[in-house]
Amino acid sequence: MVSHGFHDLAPAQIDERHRSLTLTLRVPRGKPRRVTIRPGRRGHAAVDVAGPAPSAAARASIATDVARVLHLDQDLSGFYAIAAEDAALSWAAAGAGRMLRSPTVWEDVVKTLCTTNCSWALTVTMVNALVTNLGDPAVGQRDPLTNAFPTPEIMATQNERFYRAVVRSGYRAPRFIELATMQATGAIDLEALGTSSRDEAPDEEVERQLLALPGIGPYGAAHIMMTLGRNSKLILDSWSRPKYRRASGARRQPTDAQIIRRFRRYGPEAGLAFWLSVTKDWVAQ
DNA sequence: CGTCCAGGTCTAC
DNA sequence: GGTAGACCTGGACGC
Repeated sequence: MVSHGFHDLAPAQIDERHRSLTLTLRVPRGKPRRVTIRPGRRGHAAVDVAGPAPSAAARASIATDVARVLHLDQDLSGFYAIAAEDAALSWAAAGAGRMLRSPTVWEDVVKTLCTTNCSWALTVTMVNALVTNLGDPAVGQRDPLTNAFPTPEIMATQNERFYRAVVRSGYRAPRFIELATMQATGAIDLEALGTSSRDEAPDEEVERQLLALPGIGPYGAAHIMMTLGRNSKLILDSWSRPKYRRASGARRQPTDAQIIRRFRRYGPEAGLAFWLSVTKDWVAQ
């Protein structure tokens, strides 16, 4: 079972009916490839690559990206041990909780920025515009929504007017430029956050780095951290708060402090426990 | 038409 | 430390 965050956004497409996920992956020396991930033989995922057969190097690159997207290396045993003793979450101990994510940390950061202080419809508008106008087309695809997600390099070259007029990002425009420039020049290394372990860098340190990014606050940092497999922070926002109230059956909206207290027992996995509590209805039964 | 607000963040007190 | 105000956009709603 896989729970997804905001990843039904271009260029990714989730097909609930076929339980498949299609996305566009960059490969070394060649155009991006459109790739579909679906359930394979027991305990395995099957990966279909559109177009001509990929080279060995391309296959290796795709396999690495798919493993990252599915978070295959994540060890959730610590979470399951606690969830099994929690009546409200014991269902998750059967294997839920792997957080679907993007091929790059960069993409998850930009998409998170696109979810702040706006409707989901506007988030979709912004991401579609970025992918359509700045993404690299995959082989044999004409739909711009199947482009690979734009690189920080290309996003750094756009001006504020583009982000306002075309992307419809409003006041977020300078943040896109600043973020892209920082990543493109090496002033920050977002991908390194995706490979560092909790032993090397504690969650608090990663959170500090994320909060330093333009346009990223407590909500955004928590969301990005979940995609990094760092689950200590709760994703508290105008969607998850009322969703939690309904899911928990509370009559009145609990305060953030009350919610945090309820998940304290999960320690470093508190954010995951909270997220599964509010997305139980997303998980295929 | 205007006001409100949606999967917030930042600055200025 | 905590909190009001500003901030783009576009859809929902009231008048």
